[in-house]
Amino acid sequence: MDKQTKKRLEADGWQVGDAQDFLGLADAEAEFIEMKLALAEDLRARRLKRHLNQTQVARIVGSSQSRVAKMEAADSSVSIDLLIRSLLKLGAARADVAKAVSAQSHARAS
Amino acid sequence: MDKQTKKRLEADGWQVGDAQDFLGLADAEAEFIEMKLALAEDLRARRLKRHLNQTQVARIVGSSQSRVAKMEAADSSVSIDLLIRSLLKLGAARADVAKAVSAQSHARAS
DNA sequence: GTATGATATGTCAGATGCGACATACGTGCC
DNA sequence: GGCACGTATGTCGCATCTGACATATCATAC
Repeated sequence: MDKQTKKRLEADGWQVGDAQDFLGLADAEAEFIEMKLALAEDLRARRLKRHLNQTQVARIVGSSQSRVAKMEAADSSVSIDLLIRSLLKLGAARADVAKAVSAQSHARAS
Repeated sequence: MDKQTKKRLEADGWQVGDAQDFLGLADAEAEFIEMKLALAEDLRARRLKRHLNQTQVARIVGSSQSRVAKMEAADSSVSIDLLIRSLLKLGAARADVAKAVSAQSHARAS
């Protein structure tokens, strides 16, 4: 980062001295999406393991088939909140969620 | 659970045979709140470790001091989405988030 | 073919979450 | 006392998320 840029950013109130923050803004979002994908995959895996269809899962978690489909697809309209709540309602423990959170998703890169 | 109840629930579409789901509905919410508390604590710990105040964190994560305060208090108006996004923007890795997710919160029981 | 079941996609009204602002509370210093 | 700083709490208008519904797509069986 050149001094000019640094100066401007500082004027805007950025903590430029603490490099990680600035460099991480884009990465943070990428990591977030990766997490979402991993959780979505875990949800589907859990469902399949128990031989349930999306409609049955919808009943269990208190939602609808279409939303379950969107959850599994990590649709942009689905929050991590909803994914985690659903996993927990399917019987996942906190440790299971943690595992999914740090897991590498198997989805192909975009 | 007596047979009468079981029958009624099945008629309503519940997967009663799979006990965990039904019994876990309340627990799931409790676990969810515990997770939120743990993430909130981690956020505060990260901030303090770097000797930042809430206003500075607000700038970094793109929010306001009041919302950061609410995040750290695990206020009901803040989502896990926001907590995780904020942690990532503060430089936490996915593994760090996972650790927090499974960590026991130090908050006193209600 | 077409019927049946499962999954995906699009849309919408109502619910929830968000940043921002004002303001209250607390603590230390003068 | 007052002032400065940090944190907490309440509220609000706007944005995003959610369950529900309709409908599409895709298999598999007959």
